[in-house]
Amino acid sequence: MKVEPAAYSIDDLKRDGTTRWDGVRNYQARNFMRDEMRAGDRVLFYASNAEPSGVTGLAEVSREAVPEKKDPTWVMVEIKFVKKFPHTVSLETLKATKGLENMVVTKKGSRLSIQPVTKGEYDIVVKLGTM
DNA sequence: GCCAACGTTGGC
DNA sequence: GCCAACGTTGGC
Repeated sequence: MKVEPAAYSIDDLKRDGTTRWDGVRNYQARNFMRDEMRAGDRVLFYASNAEPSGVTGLAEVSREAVPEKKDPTWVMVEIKFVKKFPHTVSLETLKATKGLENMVVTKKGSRLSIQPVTKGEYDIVVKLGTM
């Protein structure tokens, strides 16, 4: 899940414990939340437009998608804080790491705010973030 | 601040 | 249904 840290950071999530992930206004991203995200799924928390941009920590889906009250076309999930990495796993690092060649976020023009991650990719990023 | 890579909108 | 114009995202 991607967000600009000026809008919401891993520190904000740590402080809040859980947060509602609403406001997504892209159909593909919505469908990922609705169809793919299940309670207990781990989430790579990605800071975009940051210095450096990259994965800053981990979250977990604590509530599956429900329609937004004001605009039921769209859905929100709830995520909870899991951990903040001791250092950001930068996009540069992601791009340079073997095994992440196909990770969506490393692709050019990858703007979706919700992106699928494979188990293999997840494990590699966690290893990078915690070492 | 620039600009590539989209997604959306609306005229036709 | 096509596509130009426009808006947004986000790396750099």
